Amino acid sequence: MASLGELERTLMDRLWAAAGPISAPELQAELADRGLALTTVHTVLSRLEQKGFVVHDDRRPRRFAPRATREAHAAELMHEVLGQAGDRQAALARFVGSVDAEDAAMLRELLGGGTAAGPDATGVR
Amino acid sequence: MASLGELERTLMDRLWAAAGPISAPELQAELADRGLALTTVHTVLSRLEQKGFVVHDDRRPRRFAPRATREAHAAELMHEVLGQAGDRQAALARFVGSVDAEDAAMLRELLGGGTAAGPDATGVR
DNA sequence: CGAGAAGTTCTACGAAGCGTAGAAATGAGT
DNA sequence: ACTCATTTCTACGCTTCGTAGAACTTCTCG
Repeated sequence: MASLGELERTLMDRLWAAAGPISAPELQAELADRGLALTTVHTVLSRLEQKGFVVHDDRRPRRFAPRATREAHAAELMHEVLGQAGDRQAALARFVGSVDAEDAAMLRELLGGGTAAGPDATGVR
Repeated sequence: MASLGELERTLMDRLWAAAGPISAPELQAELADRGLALTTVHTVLSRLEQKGFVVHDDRRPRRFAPRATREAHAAELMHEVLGQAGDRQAALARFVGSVDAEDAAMLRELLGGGTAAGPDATGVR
């Protein structure tokens, strides 16, 4: 489970927060408070790309974008984690047992009634 | 979120698989296939302890045990991950949207109808 | 009790990952 | 073609992790 470093996570956050694909210089500008060199931004971006977290187009000022939405990424991670738990039921039990009421309500609603099985039945995009 | 290395994870797996607290020499024996020196086992155990994943008693042949069950640990991680997702609802939606039917069923059962989690969800967490 | 064995802690080193960036190469516009 | 913005290549120091030797502590048996 390729994990992210601190700067890497920061960049991902910016990419997720951005409306659409953005260029390295734009990212550098947004992270001005950290006073990073443009090359640093590039290095981190290419590492994130290697890890499969971002993609970029081929137009000139390369635009970078997250491969998945922040939420999809979170969901993926949750699955990975769940997969490592030995007893899925027990893990799920603890999980739902400790979410707050609001989250629990959301879950109930999302699970609706039916025996839904289809992969990715959520229209979220 | 202190993450685990490969050996660290292996040790945790053994500790979780063990019936109860076990000593370093016992662990070494169980991991005989890796041919680790006893001191290596000790080093890793103390690092795991520093990270808060294991605890040990004060009797002589120190016995080490996981701080939490494997499932509790997984649930904790799931919470952490969920916490980093911007839109919890969207993240949960993707999550439940991609679990298999069996897991979904478990979740439904675990969530039971009961909205008994305290009305005023004052996000105590 | 005293010596040797068993166990524990201290210290260290090499490899890999990450933050950081200079230097070199490439492409775009005039 | 020349210059400037952008991108890629290369590198270095720091931290983490796998690995373990050395030193110290605590039993245990005679």
